[in-house]
Amino acid sequence: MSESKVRVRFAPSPTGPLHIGGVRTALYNYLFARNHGGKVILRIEDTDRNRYVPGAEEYIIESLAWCGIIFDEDSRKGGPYGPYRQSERRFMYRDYAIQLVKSGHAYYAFDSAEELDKMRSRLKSAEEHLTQYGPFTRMEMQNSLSLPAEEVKRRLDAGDPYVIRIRIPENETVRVNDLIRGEVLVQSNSLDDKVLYKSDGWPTYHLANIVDDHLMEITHVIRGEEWLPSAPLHVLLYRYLGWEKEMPQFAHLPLLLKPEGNGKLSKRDGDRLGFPVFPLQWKDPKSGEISSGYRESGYFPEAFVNMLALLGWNPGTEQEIFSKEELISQFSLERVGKHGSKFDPEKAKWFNHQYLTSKNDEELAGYLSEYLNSNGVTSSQNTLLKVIALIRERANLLPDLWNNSRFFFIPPDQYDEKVFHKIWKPETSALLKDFLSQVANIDVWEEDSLQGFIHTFIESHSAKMGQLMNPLRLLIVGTNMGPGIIDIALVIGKEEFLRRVSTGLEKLNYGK
RNA sequence: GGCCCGUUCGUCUAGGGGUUAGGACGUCAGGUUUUCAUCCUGGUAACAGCGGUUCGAUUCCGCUACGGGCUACCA
Repeated sequence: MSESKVRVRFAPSPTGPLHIGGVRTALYNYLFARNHGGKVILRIEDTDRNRYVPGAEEYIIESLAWCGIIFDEDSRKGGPYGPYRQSERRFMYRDYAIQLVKSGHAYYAFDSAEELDKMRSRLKSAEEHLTQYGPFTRMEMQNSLSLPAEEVKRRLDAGDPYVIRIRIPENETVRVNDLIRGEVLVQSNSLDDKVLYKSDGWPTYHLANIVDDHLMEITHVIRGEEWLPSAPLHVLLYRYLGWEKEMPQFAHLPLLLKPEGNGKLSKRDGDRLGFPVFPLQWKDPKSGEISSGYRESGYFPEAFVNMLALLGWNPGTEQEIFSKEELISQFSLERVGKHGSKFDPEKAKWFNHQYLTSKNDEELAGYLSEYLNSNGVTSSQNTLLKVIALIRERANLLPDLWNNSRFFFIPPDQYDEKVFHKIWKPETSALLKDFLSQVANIDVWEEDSLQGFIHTFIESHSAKMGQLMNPLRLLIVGTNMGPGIIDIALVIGKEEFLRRVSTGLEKLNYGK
């Protein structure tokens, strides 16, 4: 198999939004394929119609597109191996299940849900090790192995509901060769006779997945570690279907874990811990509940992807910031770790800060103007650029651009109480009144003149810089944060500056 | 419970039979600043435990502990 024929697939189930673990799996598939000059396929595995969520497929495609993960073949654009939605391939699977029955590697089973429950609870209470429907229990159940042939035929003809189960062999060692974990050996006796074909006429994941991967000529199956336990079953299926020579190589990725506590990252963790778990905002169609997304929180897709790429993979150098091209050229499965990673929201912010500060002022001004528009504020491009230059270094996420600059455009409507009590001394009001009357006389509103004036003023009042500047900031900004006061004064202009000082003095005096 | 996978600073990780066990995030301290950030400098902090193999193990092997996954007519 030459490298140029690499074909990988990302095969999500449209049961809800994709969380960052799924995005990472898709990303690694994408990077692997591009690195090898191969193809990435998106296949929608919608064989469980009970769990189908409207809008989920669109969400998945849109999310991955936002991340820059473009598929060569998918359910929208099609391709030579389509269709790419299993619901549209539904008619294809049954024949393979029947083929397995005929070759003796699968069988019909008629047990009801109640009977299955009974068997499992009986085996559990009997302290049996094997509580599964498998080599040691199947003869006690209702199936084409345990029942007389005429009875089986009668039930089938009568239209009794049935499933098709794989017939797991006894006393065999099944070998799975995993690109990340090496050789994994499993005793067949610990496997169970998984259902391949459901009584509703749909295949299960196991059957559909193997059939499609084979038909679509997938060369590498890169998926989450939760699939490792069923990989031996899949190996057996390839063998029994006669496809073992073309069987894809497996790579089971370690899982993303919760930032705190135990367990794998789940959909509920995000908003509980104050960070998004989804790439895009998601509104649950049933409950109407909204979950936040990275895009809406103000992350750049490149930063998000960079962060995700490094969560479980590293190139072995100390480089941390990667363009997409660098990720593609440097990615390899060999350098994917074996253990799960806890997701760190703080580091995610740091990544975004790196990307944000690498943008030029014009681009950032563009983002800021969007916030201005949605807040009904207008400003000149010139002013926008000046503001950006002053605040760019202090922003992590896009909304910080606005949150750290709104006082340039809107006067404070309240003054931080804590800051007031901390910096406002008995003599402050008098000092500022004096300052206000003198600063009004400045003709040239420029850096040098303001600087000079303030120094002279400070000296003549034998005050310290902070005694003047901190209260001044409170009046101009409303709190104790932001760029230099002179910088702000120059941007908002003399008139606005004087207005804020005087109204501030009034409000604070009458308020106290 | 059973089966499978894993375990280096709080977190993401590099490394690998003999290293001052490296980097990043966080955190702490100092510097810069009129403030808050940014930024700069420095510090803190790890080989899960026990046995083996070996002149020597954090690195190889085994066991234990711990963590994770799976154990559906879900994927």
